[in-house]
Amino acid sequence: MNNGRFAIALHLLTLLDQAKGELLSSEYLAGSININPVLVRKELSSLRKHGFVQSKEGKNGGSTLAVSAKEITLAAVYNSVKQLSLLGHQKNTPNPKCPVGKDINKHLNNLYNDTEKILIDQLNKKTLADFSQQFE
Amino acid sequence: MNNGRFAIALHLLTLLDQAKGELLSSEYLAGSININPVLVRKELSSLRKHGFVQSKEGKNGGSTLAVSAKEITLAAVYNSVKQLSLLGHQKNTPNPKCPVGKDINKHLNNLYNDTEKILIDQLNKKTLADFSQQFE
DNA sequence: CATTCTGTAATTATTTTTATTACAGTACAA
DNA sequence: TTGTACTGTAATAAAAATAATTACAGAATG
Repeated sequence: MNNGRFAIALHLLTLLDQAKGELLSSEYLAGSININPVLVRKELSSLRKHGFVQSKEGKNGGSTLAVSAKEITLAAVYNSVKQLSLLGHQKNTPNPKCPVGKDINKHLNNLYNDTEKILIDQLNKKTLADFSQQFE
Repeated sequence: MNNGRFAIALHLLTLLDQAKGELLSSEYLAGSININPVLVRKELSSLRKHGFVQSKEGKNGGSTLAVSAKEITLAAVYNSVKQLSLLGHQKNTPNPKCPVGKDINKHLNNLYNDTEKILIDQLNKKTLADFSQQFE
């Protein structure tokens, strides 16, 4: 992976799970993670699109899990936040005149994909419920 | 992982392997990767400290592999460039007054470590020789 | 002893990430 | 029916991380 979004997403989902259906505001969530509420709302927006979370607008609004924590695998969370490949990223623009440079991105990508597959298999074994349980 | 250093390191090592003992200059290496020679020299410095590479100073100097490509696992390369944990990083300073915030870093770290172990197992199965062979 | 390299520090530029500001829209509740 | 407390989102600014550049001392060669 590449970014702190995974940590934020998992933190959010854990808080929501612990709240057992009670609506939590982005202000409150941001306070626990200690980041800006707008970032929280952005991440919630992504989690919503992935079906993990539902939110209610307006006064007394907030967010809650949309599905049971048992149904959310950590692989699904990983997947929701990832945008780049695992071990690095292709801002690489190697020299196409070099036999190695010419093909390296292809081979790096194969390697990244293979490796990521293994990582996802691993994350598929754990659910949000497993993770959240640790806080009880 | 987190950075493009893995790609740079592997690219360098592949070039050195393909050169079959001939000394390559940082200028030449940088040309293939299409990055700054100083970055190359820094990465070579790290690879040297890890025993993968040796360099010769002065005129007609350059770098070459210090050990056979078969003895360099991709896990060892990964290890040489990693500085942060796999899935994110602890610039997190969650709210210690929140029961989740209080312990999340510990649990995230456990998760990262477990996951990274799997990733390293996977990378241990492949050597630089395997990777480099693809360019022939 | 001039030349061509490495090694490294220091500085600057670029890119990425995060925080902040701003404000429209929604829902509740007095 | 209107003030209040939320969400949603865009735009901007600040901060942090990465990479490039400049500079130069030191090593080996011829």
